[in-house]
Amino acid sequence: MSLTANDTSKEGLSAYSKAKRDQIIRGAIEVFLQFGYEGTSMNRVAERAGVIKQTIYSHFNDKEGLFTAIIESLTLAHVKEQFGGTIDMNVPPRQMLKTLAKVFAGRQKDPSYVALLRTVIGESSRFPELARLYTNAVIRPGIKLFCEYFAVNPSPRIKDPEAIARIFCGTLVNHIMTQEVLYGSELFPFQMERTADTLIDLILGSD
Amino acid sequence: MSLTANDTSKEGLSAYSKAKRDQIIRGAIEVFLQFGYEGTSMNRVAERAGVIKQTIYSHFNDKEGLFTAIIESLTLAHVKEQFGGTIDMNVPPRQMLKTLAKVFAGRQKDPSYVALLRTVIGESSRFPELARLYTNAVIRPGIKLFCEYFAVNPSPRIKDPEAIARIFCGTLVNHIMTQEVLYGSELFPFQMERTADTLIDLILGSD
DNA sequence: TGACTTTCATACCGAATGGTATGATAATAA
DNA sequence: TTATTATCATACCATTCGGTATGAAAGTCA
Repeated sequence: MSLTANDTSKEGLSAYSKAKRDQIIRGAIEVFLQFGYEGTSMNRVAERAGVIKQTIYSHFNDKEGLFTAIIESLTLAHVKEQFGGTIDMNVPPRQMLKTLAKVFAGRQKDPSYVALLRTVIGESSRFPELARLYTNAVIRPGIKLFCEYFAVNPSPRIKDPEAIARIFCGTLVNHIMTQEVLYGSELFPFQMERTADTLIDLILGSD
Repeated sequence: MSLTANDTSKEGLSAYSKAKRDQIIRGAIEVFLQFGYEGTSMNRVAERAGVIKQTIYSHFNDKEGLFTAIIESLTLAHVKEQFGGTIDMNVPPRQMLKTLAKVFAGRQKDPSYVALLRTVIGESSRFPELARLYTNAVIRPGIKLFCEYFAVNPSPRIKDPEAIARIFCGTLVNHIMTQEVLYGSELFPFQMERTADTLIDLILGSD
């Protein structure tokens, strides 16, 4: 399932060994998401994880393998969380979009999601495969599900559901980007709810 | 005008010296935008610029100073370009939004703009001042100008101009991000024009 | 021309990098 | 218990890092 065989097989490890492995991963997540790939040293990962450097290299091939495994795992975990039955086909459009907006609002307040987004973008040139994974595993199914909902629940203003999906999700993701990554919440604050309400009225009408 | 005094004064330099300085900047732009701050070595900058390392250090204090100067200059250059009389208050709304959408479409095809965006986001944690500069110098005036236009040219669906501005610009910036940075144009292509047309119809009505 | 400044080439510095070797200690499994 | 495996501590490796020193060559300007 992984893009590359960067880690030793996860099967057949003792609980002791598996705990160490999780320890490494937890530490590596913190450090990589904070300092980026090149800004992170393996010594620091070991220190943060409370583990000796050799232990890391007995679980992962090299720095790239560790970083890749971390970002892949965070991305795929994010996918699962994203589809916790968020979109219910039997719910009316306005309620559905409001619920979806709340999902984005929740992401905005999740520092690890924000850091993942920033990291995938920041490393997209050095690690194109991770960016492609994000697109295929997060963006593509998100847009698709949105379209499927409006295929079942049409609405007069929605003539091009995929374009609408991109407008809806794009606006809210960009809101997270400008507010949480580019310090908008400090310099130029704006409530996501206000953007979302306007957006929903545009899409469904303000009746 | 600069945030920090990272470079020696630009005044009173001979043309010979100024040419070397531009040479450094051009090389540094290429390397920093491709490899990021930590991924860039001063040796590589010198090599790419066709200059010896000492020459760099006679024009800039240190690596941070060079990087900061580069990103500041690119950001401010982008601001000037952005306001090349793009928004004309006397033009009708649909035409104005179409023109604005074309500006974003032009940015999408400008690799140095895309790289700047990616870099500012990717380094936002290490260089928060650069991210704040981008927000204050690019995002804030963009939103403001948009609002001023619709204060002069009201439209029935535009009850909250600032929210509309964020939806319009946010959608198109996110389009650039997903298509050009996250490899959407390769994996999941979608024409910006299609998004923009749908967006404009939502905002102004499709009559 | 000559006085001066800048860039050149090259070599160097201490510190940090990713990654490895060794041998002792501790956890697991028989 | 014993045999094995994994983690420990520590030291080490070659390379690269940001940054500096020196002195020769080349540009500028009077």
